[in-house]
Amino acid sequence: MPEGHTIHRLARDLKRSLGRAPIQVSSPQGRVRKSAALLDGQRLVRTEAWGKELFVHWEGGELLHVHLGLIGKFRPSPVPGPAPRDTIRLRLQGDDDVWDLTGPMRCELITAAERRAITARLGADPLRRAPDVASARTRFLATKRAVAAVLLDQAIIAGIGNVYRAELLFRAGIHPDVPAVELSEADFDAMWDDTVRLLRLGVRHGAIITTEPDEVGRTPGRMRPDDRLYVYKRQHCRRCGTDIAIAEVAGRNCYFCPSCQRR
DNA sequence: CGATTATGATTAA
DNA sequence: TAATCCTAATCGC
Repeated sequence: MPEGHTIHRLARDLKRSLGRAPIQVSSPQGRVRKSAALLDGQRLVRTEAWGKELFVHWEGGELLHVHLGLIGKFRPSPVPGPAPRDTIRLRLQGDDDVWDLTGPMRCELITAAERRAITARLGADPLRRAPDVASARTRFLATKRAVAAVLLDQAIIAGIGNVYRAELLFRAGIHPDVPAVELSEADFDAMWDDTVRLLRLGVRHGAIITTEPDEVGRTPGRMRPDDRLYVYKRQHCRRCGTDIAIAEVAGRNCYFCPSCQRR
């Protein structure tokens, strides 16, 4: 599930669910036992998402960094939650809800300096308050790398993943292999605006939805999964029916419509 | 029931 | 580029 929208939604939901009551923190798996013990009984002060990075601030000043990676999940359930399994790296238990973290790429306590180092490496986050769009635009348009590779570069735009990249390129009518340098500023600005819109929609629905309601004839919440995307992992283009093609860009499959997205 | 795959990213070669 | 990390659903035999 984890592209930028997932992490921003998670930050919001964790704060809302765990509030300001003392939290029971444990590591059923044992791998972060020490960190868990340090946080156990503390209140959660603030949660923050930056691209695909999640930061949880605790009242004692501790800072928890979580990156879900490809397979990580942070699942809520009502207290007392499921029986602890040894795949649960971290468990946060509040008054009402239990949140179980499994399979994260990172789960660690970090210092303020380490947090700064992480965020300093990230580009503009379309879901944050004041992203530096001008800087992202300049860097995006300066490289000869394929546009599909640049979209995944978290140092330029932070939060886009493999699904949004394919869908954004489709909506822009741009072939994945086009060098970013060949795009215009207007091309970039249109794609940026679209990214902001789609990621916000993703946060709202807790799912990636890139098709237009008028094109699908249903409200997003009632959409069948098959109606939510144009090209990603589809057999046929949702708009024109052409067989979907795959370009491997930046080591990952980029689905596209060879008819709607010409070179 | 083992193999494959996945909305990610770093490190080594 | 390839290998690596981590989990769980799905697929093929």
